[in-house]
Amino acid sequence: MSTPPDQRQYHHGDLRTALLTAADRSVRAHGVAQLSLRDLAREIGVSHAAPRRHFPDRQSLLDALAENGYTRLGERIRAAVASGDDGFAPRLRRAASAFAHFATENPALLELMNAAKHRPGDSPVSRSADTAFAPLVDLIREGQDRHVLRAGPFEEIGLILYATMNGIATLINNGLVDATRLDDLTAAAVNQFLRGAAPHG
Amino acid sequence: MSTPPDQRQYHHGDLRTALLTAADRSVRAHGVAQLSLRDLAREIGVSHAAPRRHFPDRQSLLDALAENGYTRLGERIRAAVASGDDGFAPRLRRAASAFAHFATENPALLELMNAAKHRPGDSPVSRSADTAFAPLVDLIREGQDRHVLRAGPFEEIGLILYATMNGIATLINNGLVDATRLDDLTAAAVNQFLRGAAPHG
DNA sequence: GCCGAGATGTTGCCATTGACAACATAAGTA
DNA sequence: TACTTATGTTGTCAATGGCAACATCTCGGC
Repeated sequence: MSTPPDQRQYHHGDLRTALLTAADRSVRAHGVAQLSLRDLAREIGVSHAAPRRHFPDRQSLLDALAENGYTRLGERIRAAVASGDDGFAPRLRRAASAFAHFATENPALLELMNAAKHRPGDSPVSRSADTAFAPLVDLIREGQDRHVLRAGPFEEIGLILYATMNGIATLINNGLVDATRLDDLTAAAVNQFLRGAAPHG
Repeated sequence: MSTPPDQRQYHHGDLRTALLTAADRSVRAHGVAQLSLRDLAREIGVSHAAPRRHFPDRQSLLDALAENGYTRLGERIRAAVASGDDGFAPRLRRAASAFAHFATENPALLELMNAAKHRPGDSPVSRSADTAFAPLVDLIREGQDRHVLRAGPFEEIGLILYATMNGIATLINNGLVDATRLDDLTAAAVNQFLRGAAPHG
């Protein structure tokens, strides 16, 4: 009844997912530039043109990866923030740390997320990016509500924090800064963010 | 005596420079991914294999561009800092602004500078990167000396500021943030950097 | 002046790639 | 069952990066 185990079926079943999985692994191992659609097809065992049914071109595969990345990043930040009912500062630190580790554990993905040419207005990618921003912005707003942060444009402030963490991860991922400094830099960035570099009044 | 003006000479004269110039323009116009060595060769009017004499492979051309970028960025920051003998804060603002504008005027170059896989230890690229960091770190140290900044690990602090500006530029270059917000975000980032987000005292 | 070596360019070739078109097969549905 | 759509396949093309073999220029030592 059932097809012989090692006989290739005409239809793969879930090629799209298989492609994304294989692409993620390939990109992780060899970098974005090396990713080849034909390679993926070979690895999965389908013809070289099969991926085209799911991703019209190379970039759309990369976009899907990036989108997925933003989603996972958002979840991770959310989880970090929610993983304890302690004070504001510890939660902020956990959020920053979550970002930092996600970004350095997935260097190629971060590159993809940053490089995905986000069209004006809303593409799926930039919408998922907003989803990743959100928990950070929410956290800032909460800090302001609790008067642990000065009042101010929370979206802008969240953006700056996000940018800082993104920048740190970029420096580390490209070897401009030693990876062992990740946690120190993250902690220092959060401190900097909270109390500033100038001496107090 | 002299060669007829429109007769192609066997030797170009300064192919390396011509390649870098053409590559810069191409990358600026069509992005890094689209850059083709053969295209450059055609545009310059040499054979498709000529570039190989100056850049063994595509990546080394890109590395050279990145290196050049770091050099120019460093100069620009240095100039901004030196362009007035006023107080520390204004100079810091000018430095940040210089970075911001350089990075958003040269999006592809920034991508290149960030993506140039910096080898462990010192490649030409990472050495030129250090040269771009230097004026920022010097400025921080000066601020500390003048007690306008709290004492602290100036290299780390400079790195964090650099990361922040880098991150902001990345967000804007990829359309995640509207380009018109550049100056506001830069100013806000510097403020954040100086006085922090938390209420004083 | 000459000549030989190294630098710089050229031609020809190859495997790989992304993209496309035409065709084949499976799956779902009226 | 017959029609329609989704999903794969084969074949082809132009372009690319990289390599090897060959051509030409430049320059320094003699």
